[in-house]
Amino acid sequence: MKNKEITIYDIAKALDISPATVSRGLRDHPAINRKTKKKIMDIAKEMGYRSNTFASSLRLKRTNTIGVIVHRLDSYFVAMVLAGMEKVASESGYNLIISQSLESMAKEVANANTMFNSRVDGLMVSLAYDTEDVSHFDPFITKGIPLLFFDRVYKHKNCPTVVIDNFKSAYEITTHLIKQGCKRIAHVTGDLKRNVYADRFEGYKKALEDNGLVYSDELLIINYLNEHIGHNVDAAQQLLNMNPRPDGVFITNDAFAAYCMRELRLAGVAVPQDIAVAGFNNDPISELVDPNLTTINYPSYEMGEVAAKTLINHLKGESNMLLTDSIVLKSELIIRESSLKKGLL
Amino acid sequence: MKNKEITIYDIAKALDISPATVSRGLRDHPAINRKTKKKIMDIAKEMGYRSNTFASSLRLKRTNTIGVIVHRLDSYFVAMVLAGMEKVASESGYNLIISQSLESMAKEVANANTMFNSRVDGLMVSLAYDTEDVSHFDPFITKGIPLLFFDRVYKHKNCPTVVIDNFKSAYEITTHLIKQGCKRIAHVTGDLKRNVYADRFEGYKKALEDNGLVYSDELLIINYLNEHIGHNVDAAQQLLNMNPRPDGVFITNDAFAAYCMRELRLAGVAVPQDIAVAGFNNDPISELVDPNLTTINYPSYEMGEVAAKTLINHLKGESNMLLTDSIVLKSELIIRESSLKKGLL
DNA sequence: CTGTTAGCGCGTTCAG
DNA sequence: CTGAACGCGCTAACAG
Repeated sequence: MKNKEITIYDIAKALDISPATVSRGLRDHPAINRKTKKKIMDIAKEMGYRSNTFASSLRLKRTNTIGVIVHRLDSYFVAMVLAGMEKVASESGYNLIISQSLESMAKEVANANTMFNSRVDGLMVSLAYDTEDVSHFDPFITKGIPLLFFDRVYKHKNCPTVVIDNFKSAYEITTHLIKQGCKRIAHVTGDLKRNVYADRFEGYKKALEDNGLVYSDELLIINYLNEHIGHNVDAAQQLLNMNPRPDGVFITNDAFAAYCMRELRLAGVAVPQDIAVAGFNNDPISELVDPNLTTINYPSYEMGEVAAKTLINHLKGESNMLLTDSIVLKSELIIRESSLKKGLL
Repeated sequence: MKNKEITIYDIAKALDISPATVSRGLRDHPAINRKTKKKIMDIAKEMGYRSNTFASSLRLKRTNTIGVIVHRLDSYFVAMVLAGMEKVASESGYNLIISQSLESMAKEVANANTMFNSRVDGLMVSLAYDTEDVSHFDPFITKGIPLLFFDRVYKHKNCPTVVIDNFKSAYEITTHLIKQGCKRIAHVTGDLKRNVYADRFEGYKKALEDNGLVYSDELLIINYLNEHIGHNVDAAQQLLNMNPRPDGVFITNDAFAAYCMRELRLAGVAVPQDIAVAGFNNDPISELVDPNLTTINYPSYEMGEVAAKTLINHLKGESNMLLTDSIVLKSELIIRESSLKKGLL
């Protein structure tokens, strides 16, 4: 039934040459006669030969596979990053093994182990919501397997990171809210253990400070920012319960912000008149809700491309030097209706 | 620097037993003494042993890896399906190799070949937009590698499929529009080569027919349905140009429908009063736009789970019989404001 | 330009 | 219950 897998030996026998020659011919080795090569290629196709990756991997001690660990697959941002990575990886002949931590450190640890055992040639990671330490990645460092963090990064020794300037972005968007006349701006964000949220929080506070506004902890709402579970209702409720009620809010996730806007509206609050709203990511949803959401354009697809390129360059030995580099991609403020208390520009 | 990879031989030497025993011990073989097993496990951990997947794969002729080919990663629907697949796969000890066809048959063929050469144990596919024939999957059939189609399927011999009842869903949502008083309902959908679009088209037509409405080709708009490129403007324009203008439209993608609604509004058309709109998928966006979008709930996460379970069961030999089965998941109409010409229920 | 040889690490007969 | 020996398919010396 399942016809036998054919090997270089079968080809060698058929052509009455040595397996080594076949191996070389198949891999387009320069030191092989054109004609021999052609013969090998032809008969290989004819016989339905396919190279055996394991045998090759076993020999070469590499897999041409890159691992990716993300927090969730069902997020626009993540999907875009992966799309970028997949493009670059496949262009360079690498496969991607993707797994999701589901925002849990325990699962992230398990994923890391699986990746390690799968002997990926390199690993790209965006940390889970609650990851406390990153010792589960130590085996990679120890074994010299390139490890790269993106988005939710950790300054691990010898690990490149790909990020945006979260501080600056938050500073800009908060400043924008202030210029629109907001005096009391709340901040809805994720766990401050994650750089992305911590940096944005700092940028937000700095903007307040630079503009003579006072920050107090009651303005801060920490939330899972997961649009699929209904935390959004909680967050919106917290906003509404603040006393005095804020006149602006900076929410570090567009989809979540969109849900919050809906709750606010249901509670009779006008956006942006009563509360101006700003999001983060430039998720397509930001353009589709009414009012359109002011946000930060996060170059997610590009981040995937850059991360993959960086890792692959390193794998190919084309750049051993940029190991500890931090690559910062350009993000930018996008002003839309949800924050325009003063009307259109 | 990179400390040497340790093997069963190293463990064997350290314990002064044979590699065979170590191999068995590690795999919890019944015919090995408890104590020996324990010793092996302990020292393996201590020495930082990790099993070599290739050597094992080379020997066993399987990879514990499942391939997935999707049209795009950057789609809510796809992300949800993958999330479901990843969960099931990782629970069963399988890795997922994911690649995207970017809606191009050429890329899909390349992806299929890569998967084939990577020797995935099974493959799950949702076809690209323009795939004409599926002969690029023949090698899998020939070699007896389980192949499964989901969503955008093809009735290939011996391939299970996982789908929803697209005909019925379309019939229901169209009927709903008609009940709301729509007399002239347009249909925006994808390439009719794909079952999902063809079936929905048929369901739509049947609903018209059953309710005494006439279908004509000018009501049909074929579009890539890709929200990231701007085809939406074209589609909306075509809707507006129809003469007489339709009073309802069934668009087979929520995100795309949301974009179209925006264009319609910009053109001064009221939804649902002038044109009632219905989408498809129950993308979160459908709840966030104003008016909320009437849609069909597509159990995407569940589809991922079911597809992966089906394939894995088959791989484990627990069910050779369901090969040609077609699994139909339950979808359901969700009525929201965008179609309620008659006001709230 | 081509062939010979050897070994990557594991699992599995077959013998004890 | 354990060990010896072989081979999965490929590639990299080393020789010619």
